[in-house]
Amino acid sequence: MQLATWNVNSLNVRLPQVLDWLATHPVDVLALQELKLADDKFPAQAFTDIGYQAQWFGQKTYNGVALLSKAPATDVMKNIPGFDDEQSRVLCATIAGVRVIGAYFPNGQEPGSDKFAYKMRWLDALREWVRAELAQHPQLVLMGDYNITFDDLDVWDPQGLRETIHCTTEERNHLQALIALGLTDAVRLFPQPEKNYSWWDYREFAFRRKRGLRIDHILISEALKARATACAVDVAPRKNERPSDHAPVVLSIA
DNA sequence: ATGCCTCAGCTCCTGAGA
Repeated sequence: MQLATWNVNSLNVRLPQVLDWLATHPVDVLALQELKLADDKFPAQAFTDIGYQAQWFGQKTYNGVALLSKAPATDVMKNIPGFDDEQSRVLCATIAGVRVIGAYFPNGQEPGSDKFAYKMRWLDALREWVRAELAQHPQLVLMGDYNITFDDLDVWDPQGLRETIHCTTEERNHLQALIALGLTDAVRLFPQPEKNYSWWDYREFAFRRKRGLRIDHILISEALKARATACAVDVAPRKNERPSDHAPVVLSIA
């Protein structure tokens, strides 16, 4: 079984690339972030036509998440229960016996800003909800665009970007609090290439110059860790014409 | 401090992303 996550930065623009990628990488589950389209604009038929069911939670202009799957999705939940939020960021479902949470974490803009405070509140709420989900569902994966780096290994210029957004101690502490629930960073379970990033700025030829961040993650429970056989970033779609600024991350489990 | 790039929209500029 394979599960993947991909921030597509507008599903409207990227739909052909998502369909192409699924044709060559027929994963069982694909979590999408930053759809940037309203629910009534979601291209459900395009996915049905290639054998995928879709759950979606859209929003006009910003945010928006989806779960594509070959098997049916049950017990679907949208956003974090009890956390009042106008932004569409979380979609959760049970698929083929795995509790799958796809999430688009807030960007946070800049430490000290209102958006950073929202990011911290959102992370608090997410952690407590995931704790409860984990208690009910031992086979759990939390994947998506976290907008947080784990450490210097995830950053092309650790000194220059020290304590800037995605790299602050406060954000990283939140990420470690998720790990402390019993989750594991699946990518780090396996050998990886140098400069293993999942996002590169569109500007200044950042991708070609290998100036990126690893901010898209797949965290897995102990039960799934025991089944994991591979996990890696697929940088190929970042080389497409009109690419997303993010690349997919793919997890394989036995 | 800002551009550098990309996308959506009350679209020819602005806000947001990261």
